[in-house]
Amino acid sequence: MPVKKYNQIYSRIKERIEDEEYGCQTMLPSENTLTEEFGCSRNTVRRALRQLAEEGYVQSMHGKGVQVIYQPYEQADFMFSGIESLKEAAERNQKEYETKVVCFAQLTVDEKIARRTSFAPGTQIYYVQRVRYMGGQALIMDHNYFRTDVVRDLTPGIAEQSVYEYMENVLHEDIVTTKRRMTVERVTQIDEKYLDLKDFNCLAVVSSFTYNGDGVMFEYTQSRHRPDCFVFYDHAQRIRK
Amino acid sequence: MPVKKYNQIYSRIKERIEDEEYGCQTMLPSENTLTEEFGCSRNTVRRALRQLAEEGYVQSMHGKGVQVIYQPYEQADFMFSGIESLKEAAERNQKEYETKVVCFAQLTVDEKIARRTSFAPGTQIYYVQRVRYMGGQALIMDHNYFRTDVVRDLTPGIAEQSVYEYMENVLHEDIVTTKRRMTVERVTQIDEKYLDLKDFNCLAVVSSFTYNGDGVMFEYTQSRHRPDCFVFYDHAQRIRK
DNA sequence: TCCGTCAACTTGTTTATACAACTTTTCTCA
DNA sequence: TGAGAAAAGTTGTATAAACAAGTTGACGGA
Repeated sequence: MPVKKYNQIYSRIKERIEDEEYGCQTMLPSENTLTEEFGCSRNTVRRALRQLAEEGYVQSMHGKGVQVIYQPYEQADFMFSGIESLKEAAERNQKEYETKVVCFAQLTVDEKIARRTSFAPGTQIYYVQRVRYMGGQALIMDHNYFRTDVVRDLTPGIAEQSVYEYMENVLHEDIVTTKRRMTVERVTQIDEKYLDLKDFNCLAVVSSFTYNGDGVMFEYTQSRHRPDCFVFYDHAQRIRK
Repeated sequence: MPVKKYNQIYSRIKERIEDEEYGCQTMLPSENTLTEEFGCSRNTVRRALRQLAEEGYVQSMHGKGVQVIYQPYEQADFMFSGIESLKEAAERNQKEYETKVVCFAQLTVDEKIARRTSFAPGTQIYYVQRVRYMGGQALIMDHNYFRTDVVRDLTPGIAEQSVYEYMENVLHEDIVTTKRRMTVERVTQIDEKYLDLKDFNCLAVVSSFTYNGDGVMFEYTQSRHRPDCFVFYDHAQRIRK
């Protein structure tokens, strides 16, 4: 089974919604109808629908049907969704982008770093500071902490390209789960030194903890964005009692 | 079936993880083992595990097992998760809180409001401005737009309590899906007038579009938070190819 | 010793079925 | 006619089973 059936069905329905073949506010065909159309079991259809619901395309209503609630977003400069690297995001938005490594060090986690990163004291890590440019402006400041035993033989050159590509293609490490925390923080002297800040005195800060296929947290990253180039989208379904 | 089995199993396993009976970095018992223990089918166990994975408690690894990746958060002043009202959040964090309505109007959506809220021009709405206090400080400024045909007979008194409780308990309207957009924006004159801003010149802004059980978008809200009282948590699983 | 194969065990996908719970429509009977 | 019951259709929960696909460890042979 090279291609997953529920993924095909998900994509087909998604296209129809985006093309407004299934218009906003209308009902999808019933699960049984879709089951017949796609020649699969109801479970497989339901799995596809579940994914569409999680991504805010539809919402299902017990006893009534599944309703389309999708309306296209006004496109943003920048859009997160799932775990996506800046490079992927920039390519999708067709902007020229560049990364400059301004600090590259190998060090041992002390108490202070441990509190911030939740790495155990004594862990060997690479510490990388990177400035991200899009459209010629310095917009994002990244502070990365990578475990040296997972992200092996990291170099400034790799950090200037994509660390994730290096991990997946060269090291064959899987990136599985990320926990993120979004906050808004005051600018620091380092921010002022490297970023084109205009007169903002705050930044959008995304702190992320990333785990590999072995369940090891191998990365802590703090990504500091100039406010006007930061957007984060999210969907949520209220749990009914 | 009054209580849902997968929910029970989910809760039981979650407790064990939080009590560190299943320690961080260890493997859960296999799905077959859990199936036997809970006397249910494998699918039901898998549904519980899926929920735990979505909430960042575990991650499953094909062929290996399901690993615990939970570590307790340093508790934040404020924590979103799913669709939760400020009142629920405040109660959970045991803070005194208060809401003051500073503007309450009924009006018709014009072109300008339509662009911001994505309500159709001509729609009748309540427009409410509310200031939220926690621990004696004015921290949050809410701009709410409610459709009058869904949130019927809204009053300033209700808005000062909880609009969601009014909707669920009195109007029996279900709140199902919310789409949110998080950004960071400059403070406005209105923010300065009502909020205790310190010297921040930016705010964390959450814009949300909320749908009821009939799939009608009945609310647009812009919630403007002072940076130091805003945190947003999120989990994401990378889709493997 | 080292390497490959195989068996055992894990999670992932798919099908099929049954019944529960909720909504809408239809039908029946007063 | 009208109200209520029944039927039909919808999504939600749960079970069972089979096979695919990835990882681990043990066994055996060169």
